[in-house]
Order: sequence, then structure tokens, then C-alpha cells
Amino acid sequence: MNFSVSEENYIKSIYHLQQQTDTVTTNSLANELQTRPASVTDMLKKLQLKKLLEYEKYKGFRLNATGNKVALSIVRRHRLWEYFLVTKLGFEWDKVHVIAEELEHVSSIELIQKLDNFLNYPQADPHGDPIPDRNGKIPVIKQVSVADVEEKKNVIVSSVTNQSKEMLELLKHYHIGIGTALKVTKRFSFDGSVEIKVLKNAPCIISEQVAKNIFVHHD
Amino acid sequence: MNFSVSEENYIKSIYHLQQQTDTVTTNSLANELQTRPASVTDMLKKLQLKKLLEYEKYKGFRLNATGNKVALSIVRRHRLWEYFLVTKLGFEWDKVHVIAEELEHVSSIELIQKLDNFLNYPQADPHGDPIPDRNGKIPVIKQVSVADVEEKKNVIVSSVTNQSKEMLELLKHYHIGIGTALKVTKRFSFDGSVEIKVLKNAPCIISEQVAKNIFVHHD
DNA sequence: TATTTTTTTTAGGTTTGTCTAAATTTTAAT
DNA sequence: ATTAAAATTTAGACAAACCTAAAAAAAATA
Repeated sequence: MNFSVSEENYIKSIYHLQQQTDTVTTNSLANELQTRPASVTDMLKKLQLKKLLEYEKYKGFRLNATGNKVALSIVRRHRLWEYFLVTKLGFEWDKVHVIAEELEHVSSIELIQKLDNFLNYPQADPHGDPIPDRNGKIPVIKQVSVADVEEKKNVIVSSVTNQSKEMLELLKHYHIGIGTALKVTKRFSFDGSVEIKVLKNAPCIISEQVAKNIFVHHD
Repeated sequence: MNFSVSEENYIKSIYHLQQQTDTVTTNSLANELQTRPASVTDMLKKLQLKKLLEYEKYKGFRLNATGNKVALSIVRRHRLWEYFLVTKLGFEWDKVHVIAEELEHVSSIELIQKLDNFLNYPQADPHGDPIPDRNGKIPVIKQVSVADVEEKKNVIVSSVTNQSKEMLELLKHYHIGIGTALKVTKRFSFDGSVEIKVLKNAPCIISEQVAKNIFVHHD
């Protein structure tokens, strides 16, 4: 089956909203897509007709198995492109989302297969979000926030929850990015701040707030 | 200025038709785009309104300076993506056109700038067609067909006019691709066939028909 | 429970890009 | 120079994806 850019955007947004709430409401989807509830209803009927949705008037809706599969393939494309943009083209994290939003709609299956191979089958995008494989399987990456990680253990940064410009600025200053190896050298229980050591750099202290947003996995 | 996918396709097709004939006709454009003459007329009005065209009813049309600039930026995007698909993702020449047709409409200027840099500012796409630079300047690549090249000179394959599957098959068999270094060892005036030597391979003979389609430039 | 508020859907309209069929202009042929 | 043929444009329709305003249903509140 082939879908329009608009249909794909709806499917993707429903998928994302479903991660938080089981069934999705018209208003929340309209809000997510920056459109009007009436437009959402129109599209819902269309997606239901194409058998991607479970939808009952006034009762909310959710993707069925087929819809979910389609969503995962869009997410896969999006995240692979994001990874490409950062690791190959040298974009900053905070710039890639918008561009990947366009690239994700290029539909060639072979393209994505070859891109995946070229990138060496990455497990997560530059924000640390997992990349579904060609079958829609999402790799489970065991990760802990820096606020909870064991002392003295070597860990690798795998994702950052807060993707604001401010956070990016801070991480750049500390030379921290996805894939950075670091070690928690000390934890201060007074304010929850943490001393970390990024390879070859002098140790530095980050606040609890920051530590909670940085996730790592074991080496 | 920002253009729709449809507008971009019209602009690009007009540009290509202009390479052969000075002014373009409604029918030829309809044929190129696999659409109806009436649809072409509709779009012409729109492009004229956007000041990209010189167009007089019933008299044919052509891109003006602005239109040309837009066309060149689309051609640039298309050819850079083709180059990427072949050299980085390992696609065959004959598969990339369709995919590049989609990728070319992703509009981020920064994306194309960084892609160009990543690819190391290639001068020509995998078919040997020149890639306009960011200012729309097309590199002039002095090239001669193998049928006309001097004997014993070392030359490099720069483009292949015929891009059919059959031609690709033949070239693959002879280990010839864009960038391949070769030497014309002998020319037979009887039938115009040419003996060439591809580095390290045994010399081989290609027909005049093939020789005429392979273009080379001096080392 | 009755009423108000919020959410969702329907009805009808707009824009973009397409189409067919008919009208018009240009080109070719007698 | 007429007439026939071909090319082009206009007129009017249609589908996709959006919109506003009004109606209907569900949820919240008195």
C-alpha cells in the first residue's frame, strides 16, 4: 500500500500519541498536527476505510496492527535520516528533525535498506530514540539516567530526554553527545548533583536536573 | 520563494526541453510530464503569474532568468542525490533516477550545502551530467566521445549518453564506469570499432555505436 | 437529574492540481 | 486562399486536504 504525505503524517502522529495514552482523541491529534478537529475527523474516516484504524464515532481511535506496522516504517525512515544528517552531514541535533520530516516520506524500500546498511545498522537516532528494524522490531536498549547510574562504572551516553536548544548548548560545552563515554566519579546527596568525567577532559559537575535528562547504557 | 512539488516538476521539465529547443510547446511538455495539454496550460498561467516564465498564448514559452535559476537548483539537488545514491549507497545507475526524483523536492538549502560538502563537491552525476554549483554555475567538462579520442592517450570516462539497461549491462561486463581510466589502443576504420584498454584488464574491442555513447575527458 | 460546557462530527465551501469536452487559434494541405 | 488538421486554450468538473460554522453527542457541574 502507498500513502500520501498527509496520511503518513497522521499515522505517525497517532502512533506517537499512543505511546502516552492508549486511545487517541480528535482534539489531541488536531493539536499535534497543528490542524482543525474537523480535518482530523475527515482523515480518520479515510484511514478507517483503508483499514489502518480502530475508530468509533465520538469514542476515540487507535491504530490496528496494520496501521502500527506502517507507523513503524515511517518512524524507521525518520530516525535513519536523522542519524544520517548528524553523523554523515554534520548537522546539529536540533536542526535535523524538520529535514527528516521531509525525507521520511521518500518511499523507496530499497533506499531505506541501503541507507541502513550504509549507516551500519544504527540502533538509535541522535536523540537516542530506538530505530525500528526492517520488520518493525524496536531494539530494547537498557538505559539508566546519569542520576541513577552506579559510581565508577564506564557508561556510554545513549539518549537525552530534553532536546531544547539550551540543553544542546550545555552538552556541547561539556563535550557530551550520543556515544560519549563517561564515568560518574562522585554523587553529591546534598543537591543530587553529580561529578562526571568525560574521557580525557577534566572532571566536571552537572546538576541533578541535567543528570536526570541524560541516559546512558553500560559499555 | 517556495514551490510545490508539482511546480518544481514543471520547471525542471521545461528546463530540460529548453536544452534541445529554444521555446517549448504545450504538447511536448504534456508528453514529458505524462499529463494533459490542458493541465499544462493551467500551470503555465500560474508560473507566469509567479514571474518564472515568458509565455504568450499559443506562442510557446520559456523560463526567464528567475525560472532558470530555480530550475538549476532543482537539477543540482537531483544530481547530487544521484551521486550520493550510487557512490555512497551502492545503487546501480539505472535505479537512481526515480528515487532522486523524490529526494530533489526536499527543499532545505543547508541540507544540499552539507550534502555537497560530504560528497566532496562532485562535478558530475553518475551519468556524467554536470552538477551546477550553489550559484547555478555549470562546470564545463571538456569531453570527447571514445569514437573521436586520440590514440594512445590516457583518458577518463566522464559520461555515458545512453542510459538503458542494455548499455549498463555491457559497461559492467567491460568494467567501465564513470571515472574509469582507459586508453584507445587502436581504431579500425573499416567499421569504426575501437580497441580500448581498461587498466589491468586485457584490451577489448567495442563497436562504433558503443564508442559514440561513451564520453571521456583528458587526464 | 437537569443544565452547561466541551468535544466531536456534519454540512458546505476553498484551493491545488488534475481531468474531459468544447471552442479557438495556428499550421498544413489541397 | 480555402479548407482540413493539429495544437492550444477555455469552461466546467472532480478528488484531496484543508477550512468555518452549526449541529450532535459526551462529559462535567450545579
